[in-house]
Amino acid sequence: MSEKDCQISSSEWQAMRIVWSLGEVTSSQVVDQLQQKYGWSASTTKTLLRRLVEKGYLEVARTGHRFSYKAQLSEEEGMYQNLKAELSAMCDMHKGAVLLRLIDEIPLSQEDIDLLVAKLEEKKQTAPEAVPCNCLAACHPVMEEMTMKAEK
Amino acid sequence: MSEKDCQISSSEWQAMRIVWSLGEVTSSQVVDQLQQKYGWSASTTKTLLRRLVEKGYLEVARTGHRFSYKAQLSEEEGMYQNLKAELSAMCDMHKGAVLLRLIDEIPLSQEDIDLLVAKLEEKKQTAPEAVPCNCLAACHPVMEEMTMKAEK
DNA sequence: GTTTTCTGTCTACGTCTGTAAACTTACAAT
DNA sequence: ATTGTAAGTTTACAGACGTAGACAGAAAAC
Repeated sequence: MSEKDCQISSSEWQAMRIVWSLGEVTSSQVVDQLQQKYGWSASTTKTLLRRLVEKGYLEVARTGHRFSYKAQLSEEEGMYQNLKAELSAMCDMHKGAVLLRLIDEIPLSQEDIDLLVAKLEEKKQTAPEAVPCNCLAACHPVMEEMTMKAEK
Repeated sequence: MSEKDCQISSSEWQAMRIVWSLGEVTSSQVVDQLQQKYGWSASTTKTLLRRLVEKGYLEVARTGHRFSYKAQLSEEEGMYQNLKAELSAMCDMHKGAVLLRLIDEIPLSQEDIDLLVAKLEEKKQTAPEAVPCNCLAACHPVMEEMTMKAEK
């Protein structure tokens, strides 16, 4: 599944959250937070930061021999990309039902809800009766095969 | 991040989709589909099926020396669990905005939309003005520290 | 009955991830 | 100037994953 599109792993994600929340951080701030939240050792956090820099998600700025880290991708964009990729590997047909269940889990503000409803109303104009399953291989090769077999 | 909650990996997920779509399948059906969709070798697919059985997501039934595989988890449930886990590692504050963008990507039927709107209207009754960020460690230990420092 | 063909099992191997100890410098405190 | 300490660098290692070749036994074809 060529997972090598250089994604942020789940541990790394937690480090990113600290950076996103604090803006520009020193490693010790991240170390402290992850220590508190998950009990991770300083070494572990430093590895995460290093890998994130390697992957290009963090940028370091030297101040003397100390570093400060800054995110190269916004949190919202990261979340969006991540979930979009996840969703794109799933069956279209069930997405609606799943989303309906997920809504219960997601905390939303009044404004979020208004915007969502508006977008849904708009989307309804062009929405299909039903969404078909897209799990099986495309029909083209199969059709050729069938044609060939029929010709025999 | 103890990723060991025995999740379905992304390659394995594609195998599951075939099983979910076809109901009860033989390995060759899955092999064929994944061969067509992704060009994976028979070996690869067999490994995926084996690992899914080990993880308990598939059940095998012997018919002679041939197997048939059946999913032990519904597709919708799988999708739900998966996305829920993904979301739970993310910042609450941005979920609304991200969802708004994702809606564009998700194909929805008329009925899906009606149900979503209804649920959102209902959810609006108790929705907060704003959703706070939950990325940083809880305040308790920090507060103690601050108190101690203040006392010095 | 022998050969071909499925189908399932075993083994493999490089990469990514989670997790961290050990080592080395540079700055701070005395 | 010396020593303690914080910060960065190296090395490590086991388990999961993507990917697949090789092999063995059973069924089908001839």
